[in-house]
Amino acid sequence: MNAPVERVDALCQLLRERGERLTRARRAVIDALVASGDHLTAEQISTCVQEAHPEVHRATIYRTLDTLTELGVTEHSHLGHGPAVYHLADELHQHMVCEACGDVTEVPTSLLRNLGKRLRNDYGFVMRPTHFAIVGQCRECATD
Amino acid sequence: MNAPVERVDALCQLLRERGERLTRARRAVIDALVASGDHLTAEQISTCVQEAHPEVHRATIYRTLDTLTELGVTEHSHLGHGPAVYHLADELHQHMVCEACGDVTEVPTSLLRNLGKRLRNDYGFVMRPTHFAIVGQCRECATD
DNA sequence: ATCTTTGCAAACTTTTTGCACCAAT
DNA sequence: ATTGGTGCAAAAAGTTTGCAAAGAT
Repeated sequence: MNAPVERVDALCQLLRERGERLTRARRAVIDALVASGDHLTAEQISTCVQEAHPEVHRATIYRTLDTLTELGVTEHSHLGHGPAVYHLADELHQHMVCEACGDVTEVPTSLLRNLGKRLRNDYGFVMRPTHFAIVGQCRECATD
Repeated sequence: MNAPVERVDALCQLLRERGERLTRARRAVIDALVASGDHLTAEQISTCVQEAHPEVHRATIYRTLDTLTELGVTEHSHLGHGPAVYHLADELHQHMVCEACGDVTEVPTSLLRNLGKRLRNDYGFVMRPTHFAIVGQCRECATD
């Protein structure tokens, strides 16, 4: 549950360079995301942060995530119904969600490259993958 | 705003064959979907239905859409944040949404075929496209 | 000292649920 | 006459907002 300090520091540094204030809440959110190295819901981040700083409010988590997203530090995706999941922006990956068992697999975005090219050629559309998951059924559920 | 009667009748027929009751509310929802021939939010369907039947409640719209989905008559997709959109299940298409201007384009699912094959080969995953939109920027917004 | 950010409470949006009544078969 | 569907009101789930007070620079 401990985040690599230098990674967290680098991101805090980045905040300061952009003229953003570095608060307890913000450091804690960054900490949670770096520590998990994974996708977390706002609620999970909140729980995580409140272990160390019980006074930090859910609303602050959302506002912090907004700020971090504007700075290009975080992104969120939707895996299905329910809450969005947040992760560091450098962990670029597409999610594949089984609608039967809920299992989430990460797939390299390279798989989407051809689709991206076609959409650009045919429609002039610049795809930004990873915002929405790919929905379907995983191997186990599909063969039932 | 008038739906092709035979199309609506066919779907009502289908309900009856499956042992479902045919109510004013259900016929009205089917009517709205067939008439629009497009994707509508639950709220839009509700508004539409209430023009003819003001007593029909939003909750009934949701329950009806659930039933119709179980019967394979309707599906819903997510185009972004905000409400899901519902459409007849036979109108199978992938949505492409511009996150800048909100413009929605429908693209044939054939474009996704290769991706589908690779996911199946590499992961055993059976993709069900169309549940989530593809997000990105349309030609105009991308070239700004 | 200044001006952002926070905590709180309350609103908001979309969807779901419990329950008594109504209506389709 | 049955049973399933409906209307209503209320809650749930996820997220956003207004405001006064606290805190970072």
